[in-house]
Amino acid sequence: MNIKQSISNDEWRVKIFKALADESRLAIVRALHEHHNKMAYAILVDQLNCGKSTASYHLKIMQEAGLVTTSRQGQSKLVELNQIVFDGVLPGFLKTLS
Amino acid sequence: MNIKQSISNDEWRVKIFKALADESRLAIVRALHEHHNKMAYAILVDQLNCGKSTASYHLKIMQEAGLVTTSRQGQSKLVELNQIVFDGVLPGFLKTLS
DNA sequence: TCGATAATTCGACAACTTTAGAATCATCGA
DNA sequence: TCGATGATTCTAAAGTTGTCGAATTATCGA
Repeated sequence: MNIKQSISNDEWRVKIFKALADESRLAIVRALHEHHNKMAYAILVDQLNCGKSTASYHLKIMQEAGLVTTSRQGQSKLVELNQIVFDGVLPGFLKTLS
Repeated sequence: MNIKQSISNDEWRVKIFKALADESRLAIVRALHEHHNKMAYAILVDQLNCGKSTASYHLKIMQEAGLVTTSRQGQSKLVELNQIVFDGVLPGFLKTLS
């Protein structure tokens, strides 16, 4: 699970900043933050203005940066904001989003 | 001078995150932070591992995001980190860099 | 097992980013 | 004014990103 393994801190920071450098992905962060860090995948995707393959791509980028985690819940999926990562790399950022 | 004028907060955040999503530009932020937010342009560029036109490009990106400002000092230039922007958009981030 | 629903992967393409060298512009000191 | 030094702009190539539709995979309930 540890994204940081085997890449430098700055490589990881670059990955995180790339993941946040897109309006759709910022919308994902904001939506999750407003929903206490957890949302059903389908509901989250519905709020985005893009095709489902695009949404899947965005979630993957964020997952690879360690910003969100996902887990299966029966036939659907749960997406969670990884607040620990935000607090470690961008302390206070989530509060500025509201 | 106000970068925020006429673009949404999220557009501005995207610009800032794009500006930070590059190892050379993170190096610029770190160097400036370690030098009390001010450095001579030429000295800063010497620390980067890239051609001078590339360095100029990177500085321009950061300037357009509002992360640094520059001013002429005779024949050379002074680059300053805009700590107010960091404190507003990414409070606490600079501390995590050290 | 089938069909329905949920989500990912693939292939393609346009748009954008990064990079460097060459040419240019700006400022200073002699 | 000239030459030197410092910094930017231009051009072009190479690489990366975001997007979509179609095909695929996964899971559930009947």
